[in-house]
Amino acid sequence: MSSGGKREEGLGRVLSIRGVQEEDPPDPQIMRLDNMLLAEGVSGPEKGGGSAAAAAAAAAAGGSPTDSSIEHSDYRAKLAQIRQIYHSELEKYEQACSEFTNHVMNLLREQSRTRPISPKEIERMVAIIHRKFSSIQMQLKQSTCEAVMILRSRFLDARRKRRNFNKQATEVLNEYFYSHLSNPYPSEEAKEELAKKCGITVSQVSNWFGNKRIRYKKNIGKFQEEANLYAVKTAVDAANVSAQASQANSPATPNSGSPGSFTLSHSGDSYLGLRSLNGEGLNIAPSLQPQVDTLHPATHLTAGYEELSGSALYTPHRLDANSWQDTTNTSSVTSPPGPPSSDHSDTSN
DNA sequence: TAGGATGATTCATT
DNA sequence: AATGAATCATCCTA
Repeated sequence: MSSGGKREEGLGRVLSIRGVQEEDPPDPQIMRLDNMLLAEGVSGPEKGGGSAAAAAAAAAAGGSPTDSSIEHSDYRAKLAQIRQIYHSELEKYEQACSEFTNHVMNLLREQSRTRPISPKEIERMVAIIHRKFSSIQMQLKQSTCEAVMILRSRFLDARRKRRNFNKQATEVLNEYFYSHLSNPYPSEEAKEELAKKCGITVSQVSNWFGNKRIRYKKNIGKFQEEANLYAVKTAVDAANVSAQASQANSPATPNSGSPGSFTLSHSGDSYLGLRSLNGEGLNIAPSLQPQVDTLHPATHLTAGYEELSGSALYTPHRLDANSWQDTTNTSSVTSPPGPPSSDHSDTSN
């Protein structure tokens, strides 16, 4: 009913606008848009290849192809949305176009009863209609492109924005850091492994270690607690591992994983276990035993545990002990960490 | 809301 | 190219 009127109005408008752009069937602009949509995975093959294309596009946008795709899911979801809208709109336009063409044809047919209408005229009419609809399509494509661009820029912005790593990730990183305190320079392999474990990129791992080293060095005192914590953790893990390895049948290993509130008592236990494990000499509990040069214990510990924990995956590169932090004075802490004399930690010989 | 924590970026150095 | 150091920008918590 009313649709008919609307359509006719539409025709009038469309016809009247004609002349703004002359006919250029190949149309460089529309080709450009098509290419872009294709490249973005919007107009390409359906779902299957879409994600791949999107991922490729995202990777390209990110610059380095090694970027993780952990947060791409969001981007992909939005892109899929755009794509869906695009397709449904496109379909609508196509349908409308053919409907309208039919409509016009019918009108012309009707008119042909009262006046002669040459086939050429019909052809021209159809061509005009198609051109108009294709210009509408171009608008659709253009706005879709814009939407993709906006999405992408927002996506990039979001990437630029800082978001804290999740707890588990920082735990993994810290574990590595403190268990390699004598040489906290993960190899490329180790970085990749860490990245995978943490769900972050390799460069994020590098950033993290860069920041960590510098900040640790700047204020060792502040990190003491943390260091001890992770030392203990590593120790516990190691103990568990060896326990499992050596005596594979003690079902009484209840408390390994829970970082609950009472870690202290647990850790106390594990100290003992460790002690017996390691023979002795492990002078843990700096946190329990107030101070003095609590600086070294951490290094000591971790260095000692390093072999204990024997983290198969990570192999230290440099063996030159604690050289990484003595370039400048590690001041700002109560007690200067000076004496390299007795503790040479590392022991990775 | 201030100040610390933290991830990212930039620039110099090796 | 990897790292250190400084700095920026944002997040988070008291």
